[in-house]
Amino acid sequence: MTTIKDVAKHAEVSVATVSRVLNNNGYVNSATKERVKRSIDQLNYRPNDVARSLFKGRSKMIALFVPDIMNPYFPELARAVEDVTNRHGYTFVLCNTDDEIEKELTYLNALQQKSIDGFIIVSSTITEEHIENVNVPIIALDRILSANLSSVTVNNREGGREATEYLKSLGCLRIAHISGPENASNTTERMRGYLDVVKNEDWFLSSYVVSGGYNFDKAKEVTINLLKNNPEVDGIFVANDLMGVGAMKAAQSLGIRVPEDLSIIAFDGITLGETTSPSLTTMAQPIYDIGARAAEMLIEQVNDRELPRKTEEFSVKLVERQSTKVRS
Amino acid sequence: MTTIKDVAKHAEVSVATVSRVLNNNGYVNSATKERVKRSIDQLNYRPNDVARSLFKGRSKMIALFVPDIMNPYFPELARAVEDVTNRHGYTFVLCNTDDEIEKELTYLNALQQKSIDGFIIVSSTITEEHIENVNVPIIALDRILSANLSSVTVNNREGGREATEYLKSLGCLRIAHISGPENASNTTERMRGYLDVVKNEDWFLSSYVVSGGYNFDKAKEVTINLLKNNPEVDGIFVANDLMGVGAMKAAQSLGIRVPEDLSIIAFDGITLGETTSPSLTTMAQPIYDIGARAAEMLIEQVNDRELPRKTEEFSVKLVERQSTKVRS
DNA sequence: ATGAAAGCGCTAACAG
DNA sequence: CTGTTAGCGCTTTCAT
Repeated sequence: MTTIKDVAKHAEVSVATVSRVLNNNGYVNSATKERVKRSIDQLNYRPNDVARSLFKGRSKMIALFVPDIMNPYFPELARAVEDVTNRHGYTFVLCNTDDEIEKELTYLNALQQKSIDGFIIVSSTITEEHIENVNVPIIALDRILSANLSSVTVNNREGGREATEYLKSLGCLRIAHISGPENASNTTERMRGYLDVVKNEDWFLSSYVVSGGYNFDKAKEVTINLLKNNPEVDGIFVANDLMGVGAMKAAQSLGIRVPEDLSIIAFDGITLGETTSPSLTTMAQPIYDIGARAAEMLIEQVNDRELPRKTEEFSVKLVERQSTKVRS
Repeated sequence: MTTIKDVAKHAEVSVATVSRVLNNNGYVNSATKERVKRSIDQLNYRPNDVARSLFKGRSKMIALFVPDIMNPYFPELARAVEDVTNRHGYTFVLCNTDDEIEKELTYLNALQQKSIDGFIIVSSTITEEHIENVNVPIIALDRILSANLSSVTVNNREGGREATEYLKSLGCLRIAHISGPENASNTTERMRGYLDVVKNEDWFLSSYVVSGGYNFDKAKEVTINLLKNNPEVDGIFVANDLMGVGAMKAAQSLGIRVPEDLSIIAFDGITLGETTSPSLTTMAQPIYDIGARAAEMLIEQVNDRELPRKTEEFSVKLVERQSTKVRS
């Protein structure tokens, strides 16, 4: 490996001068600057980032915590975060946490030992006390972790309301809800939105709300039970697309036609919903945008640690596809 | 940040001694060792990995290059690699290359400046000369880059043969193939397997092979053309599942029933193929296993730089689902 | 068994 | 405008 010393020797200057032209700061005669640049080229010198990091106490790395990258909601988020961080010269570290607090804490520690510059976190388990001794910026993404932490989310409750209203507008008379895990802020908000709309309907039964755990197979299973026990249900608002597809499979396995007998609307707007038959009507999040925004926000906070905490909420948008249909 | 110096002071020893207990090497009196450990605990000391990396010239980081994590084949691979690297104390860096050589070279450089320990690379564009001055181990994954580079792949040609034979065994009389990009070794092998089986059939036409570019929309489009121009086709072997789902969509849009009129078999075995209706018959790769194996192999080579290059090939397995059916 | 000190490669005062 | 030097926090000879 060629070092700054080699360059200095080759250009017959001091390492300080080389460092100055490298970082383009401080005064340096344009002639010597050229000479140094030539030496850098000739020696094909690349500064050692580890040495820089040691000095600066920052590594130009950013980490994204997701429960599981295999869940199809997260790749787009990850892609967005990587694009932005990369564009700003940061290295992107991906951590699968399985929503286990031990893994999360382990990552938090390990990465701080590497002088990581900040975290973007999707989590249902981390709370304030877990991060009180984290001394780099954190952005909560998709789910809110704590009131005084910056966050980027969508209007889940409003979206839940709109989805449910949409089913009503289609003429659905019995609308059920497949919810996600209890401890995730996003899914509880979606359920609230659903309840806002149906809780005063005379037909509403608490058994119309069942938990699918953000999981394809689980959702399929609970949907089968739901539809068996409540054959009158003609509309389902499912808390995310992955479960929505599971719900469609469930209906099909029961010989219930979607959308003729049953309308299904879900939430997220992942590509998966476009590939199924029928394709899935959904409340689409601007997934890429919220990931990108979280990354930008984090980088802003990394560059100015005094920045106030900020919380941004994006809007979801109804995307009508084939799994919903006007009742006749 | 508390440093090794603080611990040394607190335990009334030298930093060298603290370092010894930290790394569990060299002689150190068990009494003082205990004292040091207590100090470490009390001060809640965590060694600075950047300083370690600077000294060692290694960072305990491993990078995975994928074309695009949003392609549903890659999350499982990424998950596998992350699991293994994490288990061995490595930090996992994810890079989306879009199969663009400039991005790949930029990443290669940037990460070496960070003293990265090794690369796992899925690429169709990198060749030998691009990596000749990379001085850390590289494992090619999914696609072969160069003969003298370690690699982990599947038996693509054999798999292509089996898929095509399977369609024949079902009674398909005109079998087409949707292939991937020309420059990727995996997809050309799959096509070879297909050709092995059909090239001597008297019905075989070169127009039965069309390229879908490993892309959902493109595959859908070319399949529509294929089926319009060649309505006699009653079986398609598609080079991957993503395109396979596109092909199913295409058939449906044309009113061609799958599997009654047309059997479709694809390749990869990603979860997506289970969620569609009909679900997709496929030659399933052990995706997680090859990712995990590549990571293990890389770590072996990181730990012993003299290890010989190794190339491992896993087997694909026919998974019969609903998109194929015996001709009647 | 322990400590002193050099050095990993770089940056940023401080001098001149 | 340029050079000298002191670290950043750690590991590892080399003494003792």
